[in-house]
Amino acid sequence: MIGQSLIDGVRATVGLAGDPAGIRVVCAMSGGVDSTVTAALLKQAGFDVVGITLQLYDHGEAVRRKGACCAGQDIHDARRAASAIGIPHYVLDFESRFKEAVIDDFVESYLGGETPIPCVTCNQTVKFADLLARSQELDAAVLATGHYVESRARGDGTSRRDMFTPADLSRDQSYFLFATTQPQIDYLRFPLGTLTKAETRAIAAELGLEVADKPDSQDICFVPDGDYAALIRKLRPEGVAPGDIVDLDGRVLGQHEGIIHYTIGQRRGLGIGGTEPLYVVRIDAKARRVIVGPREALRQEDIRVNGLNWLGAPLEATPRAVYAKIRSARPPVPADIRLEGDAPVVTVRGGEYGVSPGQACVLYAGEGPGQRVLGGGFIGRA
RNA sequence: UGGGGCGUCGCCAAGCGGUAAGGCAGCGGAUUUUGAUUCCGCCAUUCGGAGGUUCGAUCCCUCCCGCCCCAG
Repeated sequence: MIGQSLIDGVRATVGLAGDPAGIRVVCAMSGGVDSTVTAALLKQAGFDVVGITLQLYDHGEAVRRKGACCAGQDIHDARRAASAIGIPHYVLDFESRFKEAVIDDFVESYLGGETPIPCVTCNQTVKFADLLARSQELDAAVLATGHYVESRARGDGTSRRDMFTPADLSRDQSYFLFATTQPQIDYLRFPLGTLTKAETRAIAAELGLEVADKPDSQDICFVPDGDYAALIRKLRPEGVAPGDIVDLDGRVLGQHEGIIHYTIGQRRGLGIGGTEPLYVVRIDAKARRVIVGPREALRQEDIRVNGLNWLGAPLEATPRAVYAKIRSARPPVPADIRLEGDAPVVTVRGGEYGVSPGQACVLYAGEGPGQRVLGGGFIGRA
């Protein structure tokens, strides 16, 4: 399995000439299978690998929840893995930074009636800003992560690189990486982008890594039991209050225990029986109202995008045809992006259902594996 | 206290003599590096109450209770 072609492939993903032993690579290690295999492969390929794990929060040493990362047991796993692989390993305490950059933003976003993506915020700040800076301080040539996304040199004589959707579309993590800036992309490497998850696990097993069978992470990493609302309530008890659930005409259909429990497109948890299913169509944070309606009321074509990170050729006034993905587990759909003044607007020709402010609108050159990631932004209010 | 209609799971709603569809909500699971969506499973020994007819009633009859409508 770990033959010369795989090793060559890993070297290719790093894409730097010269003796690998003379090239320092920092590998972000979460304690999961993916990042562990990433580090192991880089080591096998002969690079001067340094493993770094970020301690992002701490629910007490007792936390051993399956699927978590970056605290307690996972840091322990990462340390053991680094030892097994034979690379130096450091744990950096980023708790306060993570709290202010990711958790606080997460809480405020929910209180404002939006649905945040903490994974994106984390990548934007802690991982690809702070950790990246540390890597450079350590004289690393590149920073590698275990994300399933491809990075390829542009091949135009510069050190510029582009991001592409990975070989294993079922594991595509580009949605969470849309905000990665060009300088960050140029410094980052994603050695798993050409592998499938099954291959990654097989490699882990072959190398005898203890994390080979460790469950995939899921849920919000800093919410120990999946009850994110409890966390918000704990941090901002005064911000959570009950309110009305109303229909499109303003008729009160029921009550809710706080808008933080809802996101656009959500069906469950409304507790309103009747004839047809109801979905959250809008959230009015000021009035603490959750507006619900039939599925068709979710349909939206124009999507305002905030904080656009555009990686493609400069946008002119004319609309540009792209593919847009407005939810992590939905395929990209044909769309146009245009500028209304300075404000980018993405128009989904076929309409999308469940366009939720705070979530990402990620743009691609096409659909399928190996498609260029053109960037994206946060979905704004309609 | 005249006439008509209705009362089936928390909600909507089939069944109208042969032994309780379905949807919504809820719960559980699968899927998911966010929140959702989606998918799968579970969810009324009982049909407003009490009698009666019948081999057998949610379906027929009687009375009672409760709604709704039209009249007064």
